Amino acid sequence: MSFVNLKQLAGELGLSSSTVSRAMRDSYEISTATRERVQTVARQLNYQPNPFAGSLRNNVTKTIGVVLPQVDNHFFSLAINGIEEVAQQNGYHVLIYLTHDSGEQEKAVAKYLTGGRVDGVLMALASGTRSVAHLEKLRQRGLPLVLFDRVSDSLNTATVTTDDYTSSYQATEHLLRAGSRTIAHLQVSGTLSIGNKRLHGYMAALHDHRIPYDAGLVLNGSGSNADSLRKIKNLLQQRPDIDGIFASVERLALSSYQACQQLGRAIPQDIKIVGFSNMETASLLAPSLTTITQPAYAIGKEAARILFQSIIKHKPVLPAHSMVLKSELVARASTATL
Amino acid sequence: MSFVNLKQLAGELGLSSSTVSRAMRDSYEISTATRERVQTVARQLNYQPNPFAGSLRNNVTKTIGVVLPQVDNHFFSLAINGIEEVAQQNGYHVLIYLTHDSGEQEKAVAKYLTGGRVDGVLMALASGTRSVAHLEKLRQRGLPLVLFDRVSDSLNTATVTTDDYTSSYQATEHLLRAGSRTIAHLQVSGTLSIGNKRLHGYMAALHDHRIPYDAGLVLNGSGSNADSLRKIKNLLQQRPDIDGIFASVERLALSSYQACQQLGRAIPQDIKIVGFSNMETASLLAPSLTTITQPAYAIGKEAARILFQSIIKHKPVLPAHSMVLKSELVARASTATL
DNA sequence: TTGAAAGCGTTACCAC
DNA sequence: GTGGTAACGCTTTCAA
Repeated sequence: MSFVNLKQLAGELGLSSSTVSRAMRDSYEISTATRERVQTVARQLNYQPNPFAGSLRNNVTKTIGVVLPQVDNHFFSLAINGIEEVAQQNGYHVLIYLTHDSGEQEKAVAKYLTGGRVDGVLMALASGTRSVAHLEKLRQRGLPLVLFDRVSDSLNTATVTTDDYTSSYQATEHLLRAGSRTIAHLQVSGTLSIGNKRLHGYMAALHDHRIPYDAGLVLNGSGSNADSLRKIKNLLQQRPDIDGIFASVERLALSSYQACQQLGRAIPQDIKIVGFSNMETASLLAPSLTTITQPAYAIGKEAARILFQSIIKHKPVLPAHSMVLKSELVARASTATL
Repeated sequence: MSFVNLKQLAGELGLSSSTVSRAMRDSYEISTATRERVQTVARQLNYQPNPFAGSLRNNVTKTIGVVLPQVDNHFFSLAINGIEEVAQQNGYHVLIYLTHDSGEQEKAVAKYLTGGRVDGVLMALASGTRSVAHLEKLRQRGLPLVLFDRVSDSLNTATVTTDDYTSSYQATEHLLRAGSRTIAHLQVSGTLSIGNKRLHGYMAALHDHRIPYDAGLVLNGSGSNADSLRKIKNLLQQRPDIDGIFASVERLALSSYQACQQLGRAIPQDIKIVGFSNMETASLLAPSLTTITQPAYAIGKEAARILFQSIIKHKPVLPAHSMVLKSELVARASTATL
């Protein structure tokens, strides 16, 4: 077993590097005979082209960067599945970076990425992100960028999101119809647009049902799971009139379950709960959880598809390429009417 | 905002590329004055070294490859968290590849990786993997390789695993003590060592409790979720005497729940269930699931740590570096005695 | 303390 | 149809 480079392979074949290079890439200007001879020997000698030499020469990395807040989360891991699949189809490699929802880490990653390590970037913003200046740099550098799920509107690029406003409106209305009157809203971030849209859907539903908006019912649930649990328990104790919870992310729905369990509140009798979630096992919870399910896998695929169209056609990613996919409300026992 | 390379930066400074290169890398042979001047201007001009030029020159990629069967799975996503953290600490980038449990895809990925794209590889084998010849090539190429969780013993390298035999023994014994007598075992793979160890722990516990081993109670649950569900339902219908299930992976435990739900078998009254799982929400299931929880995050961290020690010290990864971490059995309602 | 030049492995232009 | 050569951006001898 040996490992050779192009030059050695050429030597072995009694050909020049240029010819071998062309033969390996199925160039039309090479005779079928030599092409086959070259490829056979290349296989025998286990020739593998050095990817960095090619990248250096052609300014093409065949790699995309994926920047995510977390991965231990059904939404993001499904999205990665979609992304990876499209990347593999296109012969691309996937670099993954986790920000753990820290704006600082996101900045650091963006800086790496401006170094030219990738041909394009897919990103879901960290909840800790305030400014998007670091992403502007990416774009100035000419790197296509597609944001998904946790997006910013102040960036002149494509986004792939779900109909957050509408589905939040529906979720809230669902609670109202099930009989809830005092509905808490658990946010994941006050700064990301996703947080705002979900909040506004909630507010609009309340308004349409003539229920006054009460800012004291909106909780920012960022931080660790333990933090969230504590905050939710506090809220439920201070506001015993709460009879419904709308959790804007899966994690907070589950923390709500735990809070209710620990405080002895019965779901759905005392409190009804609905949450965004991509758990396959929502139906196996006690009680089964009413969810708004996002098409996470499709989101990943579409975001990747938009990115690759830009990369391959050498055209910028435009806001006009943005997509909005539909989420689905699945009613289960946690919002059952009594 | 401009983007410059080393030569342009040198031109701007009125210095040679060599000097600037040295100054950027804090070489001792550069005067403090010039070093600071260089670094200041570099920051101003937004200089980012081309990573491929460096890799080509130094034969170092500052990148590791992580090859996984799936990522939409609590165990693997927690492991990635651990891996990514250690990689970031060491200033390394992480390329991720999903095999979807296909041996063919794993081979293809291994081939990419032998191309010199990474400095080392972390891997959990696909259940579809039969031979490990493609991994031998990685090692012959001189690439450090650390296997975790789904490992092969026939490869002369380090592995990070949990005490699968012991915890399977405990899980089975737990079911026996809870009163189960006819216990099905749901395997994920008959070929991976993890499958064998878990099977043998199960068999040993049966043996020690003088219960004859019955091969008809062992089910191979590979394939899609729908496949698994169908197989499990079949088994339960053909063998109505089954009063216990030991699922060797999380997915199969959940499919068992669904099977029982659909067949109207009560857990734990009719059938008791224990499964390997890293779900945070095992306690929220109906009924709450008795689990063997693996230290997934720690496994990822340790595997990465072993890999980086090898990369940084330029020493091979040896079987002697292997680690076995402990899993924890958490008894919950799904195995409660009546 | 600094500079010139070779070379990492590949591709693409230009000859032939 | 094939070969020579320059160039991608960087680091590292070797010289000065």
